[in-house]
Amino acid sequence: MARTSTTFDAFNAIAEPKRRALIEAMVGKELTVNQTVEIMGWKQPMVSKHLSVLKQVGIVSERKEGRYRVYRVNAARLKPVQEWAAQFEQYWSNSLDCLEEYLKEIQSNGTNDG
Amino acid sequence: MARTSTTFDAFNAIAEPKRRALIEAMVGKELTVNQTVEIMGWKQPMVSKHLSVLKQVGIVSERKEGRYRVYRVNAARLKPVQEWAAQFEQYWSNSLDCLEEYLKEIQSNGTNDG
DNA sequence: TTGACATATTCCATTATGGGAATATAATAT
DNA sequence: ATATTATATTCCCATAATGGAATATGTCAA
Repeated sequence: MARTSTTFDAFNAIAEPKRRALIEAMVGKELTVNQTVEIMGWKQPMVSKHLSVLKQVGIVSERKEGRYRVYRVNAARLKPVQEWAAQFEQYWSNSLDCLEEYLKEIQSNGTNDG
Repeated sequence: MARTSTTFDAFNAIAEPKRRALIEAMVGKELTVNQTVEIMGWKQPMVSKHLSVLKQVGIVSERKEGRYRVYRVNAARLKPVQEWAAQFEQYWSNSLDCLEEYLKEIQSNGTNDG
């Protein structure tokens, strides 16, 4: 078997750093492909390809406007990602990891404290 | 160029659904490889391989305990993912998308309302 | 109709994944 | 030393993604 397809879900689509950059740059706007090309400084086919992946997982949607295609970010599709990661929030500062860190810290603090 | 490596960052590591399942199952515990094999019902090499990827991006850490290896989730590594997705939270319900949806809804509501 | 512009798609090479099976390494017990 | 247990690594295969270049498609203007 090969790697999960980039178009399988939002998790896979946003794994690519360039696609995250694209999302960040586009969110809240309505942008033409060439406008995006301008903004990102990438080649047009590269922009189109990345947009295509994002479109397939619903992270962007596309509208025809004459000979232009207007893209816009559908941010709601990123909610599952946020929710998935957020479920571990309680462990961010409270984990066994932090116990270790804490113990180390106590030691060095003891040394520096007096 | 090929796809961004799975071990490049947390985003890429968690793109694989099985690795997300692994994280969900392991968080808050200290688990041996074979305990994980039990829990997940996967073959041992598969568990070891996925753990290896997660370890390389710091999502899990490993401790030698005799002939066992104890793994545990370092949830803090998922924080960047949550933060990245959360930055779009303001657009989840307020986007242009929703404007469209809203207009459609008004129309059908008008029809059903009277 | 022809040309210019906007965008998508195809072809290619490189790279690497995930699964399975087999095997290697490490540690313990006898 | 040897067998056993625990875990990691290697080899192979099928799949596919990325970037680049070239090209196809679609739309408007003259």
